[in-house]
Amino acid sequence: MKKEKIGTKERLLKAAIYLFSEKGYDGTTVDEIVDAAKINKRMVYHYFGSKEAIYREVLKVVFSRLQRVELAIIHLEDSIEKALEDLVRAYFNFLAGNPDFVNLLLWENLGKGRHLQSEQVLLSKAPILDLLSKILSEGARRGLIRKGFDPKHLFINMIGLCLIYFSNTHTLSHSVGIDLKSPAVLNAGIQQVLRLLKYGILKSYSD
Amino acid sequence: MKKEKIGTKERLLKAAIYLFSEKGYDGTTVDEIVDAAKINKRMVYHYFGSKEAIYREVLKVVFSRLQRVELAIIHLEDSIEKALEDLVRAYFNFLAGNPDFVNLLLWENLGKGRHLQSEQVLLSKAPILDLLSKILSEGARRGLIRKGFDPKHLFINMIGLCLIYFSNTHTLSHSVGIDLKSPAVLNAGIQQVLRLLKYGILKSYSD
Amino acid sequence: MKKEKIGTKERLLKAAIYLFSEKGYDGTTVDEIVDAAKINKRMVYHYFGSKEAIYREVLKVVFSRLQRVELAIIHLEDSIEKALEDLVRAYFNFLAGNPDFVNLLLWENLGKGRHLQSEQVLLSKAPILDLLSKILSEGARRGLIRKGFDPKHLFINMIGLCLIYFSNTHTLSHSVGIDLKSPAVLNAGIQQVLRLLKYGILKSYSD
Amino acid sequence: MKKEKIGTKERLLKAAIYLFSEKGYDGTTVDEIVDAAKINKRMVYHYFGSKEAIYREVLKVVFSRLQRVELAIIHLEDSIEKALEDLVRAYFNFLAGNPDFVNLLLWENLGKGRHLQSEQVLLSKAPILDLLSKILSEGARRGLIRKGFDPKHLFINMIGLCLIYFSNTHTLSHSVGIDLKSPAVLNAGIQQVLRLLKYGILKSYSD
DNA sequence: GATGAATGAGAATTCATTCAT
DNA sequence: GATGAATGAATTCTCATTCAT
Repeated sequence: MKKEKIGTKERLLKAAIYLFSEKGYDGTTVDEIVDAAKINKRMVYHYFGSKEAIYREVLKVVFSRLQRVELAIIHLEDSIEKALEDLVRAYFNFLAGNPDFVNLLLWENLGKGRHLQSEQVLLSKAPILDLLSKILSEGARRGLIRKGFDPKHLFINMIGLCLIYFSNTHTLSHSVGIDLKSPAVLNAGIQQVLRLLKYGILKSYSD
Repeated sequence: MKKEKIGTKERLLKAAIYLFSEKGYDGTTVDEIVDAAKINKRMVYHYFGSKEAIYREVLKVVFSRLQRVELAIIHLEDSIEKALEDLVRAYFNFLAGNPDFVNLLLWENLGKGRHLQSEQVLLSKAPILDLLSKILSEGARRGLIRKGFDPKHLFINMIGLCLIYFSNTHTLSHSVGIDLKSPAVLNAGIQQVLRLLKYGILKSYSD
Repeated sequence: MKKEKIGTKERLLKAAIYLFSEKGYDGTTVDEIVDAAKINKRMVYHYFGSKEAIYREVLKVVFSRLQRVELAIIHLEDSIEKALEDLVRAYFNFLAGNPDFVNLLLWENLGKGRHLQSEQVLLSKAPILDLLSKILSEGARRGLIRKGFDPKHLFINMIGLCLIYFSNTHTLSHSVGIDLKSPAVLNAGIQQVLRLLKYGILKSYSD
Repeated sequence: MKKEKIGTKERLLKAAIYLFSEKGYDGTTVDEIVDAAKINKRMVYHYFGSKEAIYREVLKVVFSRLQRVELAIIHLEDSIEKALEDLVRAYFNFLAGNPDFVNLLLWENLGKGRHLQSEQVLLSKAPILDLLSKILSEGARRGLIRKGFDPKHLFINMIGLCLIYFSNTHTLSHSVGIDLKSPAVLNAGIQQVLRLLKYGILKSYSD
């Protein structure tokens, strides 16, 4: 009895996630959303209140996915090398599997986070940052890692190395002449990113 | 005498560059552009023909700036290390000095390059790619650089490492807790990116 | 209960019929239509989709009226003379009673039928043409009608003789000095057209 | 020296005649006219003062052509039959050779002659009307023509019979299935119109 | 005479939102 | 909960006309 009503809201949300991630907030109309969800327009206002509100809900849902991934990686207590590798692979996998996330992240950055609410700053206090700090200090202490690497910047470096494969796909594929979305290219990308990171920060590494 | 008339078109273009880069194509109205340029709306159509056309002109102008930078770097025949360093610094400088470019690049990628015309794919055939190829093969031949690094991916790696400091400023600043736009942070970023790259690909490097 | 909602679309259509027939497609604005129908402008797009679409609907509705008239005449199996007379009277009556039709027909001819859709070529395969063919061949066989009259041209002749009283009212009234719209003039017109046609094609006729 | 300047005005007028006759007053823009004439827009206002004024000039020029034709026919003092024949042929020829006239006449009738000025009512007092009056009264007196035909309506009948071949070309060609603009069809049309008229009003006629 | 730039009013169309049922 | 009709403000674009040179 309540099943269908739940379904209605979720159909709306699903359609909204897709459309907002593809076309952004300004580029998406409420009509497109309700058409895609095959639901009466009024329902958007019934369930969410406004276009802005459904968009914020979209952000909340999609951004929260990252947390789950980050939390999933954290419990690793393996070797530094393995930790780095798992982390990079986790990012690549997550980004490859969540194009919605990538796009919404970019839209939000371009929009200067106008729609992000404090509750949604799920990106803040990234747990990964702590992990990296530990890896770096521990590794340095044990003489495994070069000194002088800052965990915050390393965090940024890693995100940059991974995200670029998904964020600028269109122009980069053109520039470089290969399809950044193909699994083969992505795999090669992972390999090279890992080599770069390992050789870059690990004191004695050779593959 | 004719100065002011020339100015009209350019005032429009300047306003359009700013607004389109800040708010994107859908988020910018023709009225905002003409208001900013203090010019009659009709003139947009007189000079450019349509909102789409002035946007394409904006892309052409802004994207062509990159070319000038890339060409400026190319003539380096210094050591590999110096070349890498110059390259990274050039990217950081360019991106820091051209936020319009960064934003428009991101908007276009999100929009799947719908507005990019073939003539504007100035991003294609990036000259830097050739430079990197030479550096890698030459360096490998002389035993200075590790084997197995692919120039295309290295190109992508470098762009990822640099661009991330400017493309996701908003969310990353939040996550990491430092202002990615501050000169100090950018400088530290450059240093770390350089260390990562040098240790990562150069066989015997130590700073 | 639902009456008024149905009425909205029809009020729009009615206003559109009047205005388009009076001022043509280019001469009529959507604002005029909605003002006349006392309805929000958005509704034109809700119900019809575009100005062009409501215009096509207008053509469909108005042109379909002719069909009903033509079908109504067809079942005559009277004398040739009576048939001709009924036909001419039917045309005069229809044209006099449907100035919308006359005008829209003229607008469309001037516009080279740009807006007419194939489905709307209700004017095609005029059933009257068949009737005339039968009258002429039958009449010729029975020696009642002069030979050599072509049904297609006779169709055109009759339309010309009737339509002129309604299509060029303005300039002709001026030229001739009588009001072509007055019932008296129209009646005299019918009489003379009938005499012309009967004496013209019937072998032995005298009134 | 003055040659070119005259040429400028006339190029404008020529372009205006074509465009106004094809697309009507509302459907034609000043820009289209100056583009077609390859002349600066300002010149329309220099030479004519307004769009309305150049349109009135167009009407004056095109409508005056009819007068010349009508005057040319008038001096015939041949047989009634010959006079009728010449008249019909003259109309067909004129209409066939002056599509501008036909269209503008129709546009004006639809527009209720809003743009026609008294000076331009060249159509008034049609000289042909006098000719027909004479033919009818003279013919009736000499027992050659049936009584009861009104010259004003005969004038209208003749115009209707001729004009229909040019005024509703588009829809009629469709309905009847023949191209009303082809010379062969027009010739057959003339023949049948003549037979209809001659048999219709002449007491003893046989071809 | 001739030109290109400039303008304000108005055109069609779209949008997020609300009302009546 | 659900629906389709309704709305007013805004958006892109066009038009006839005028100004400065």
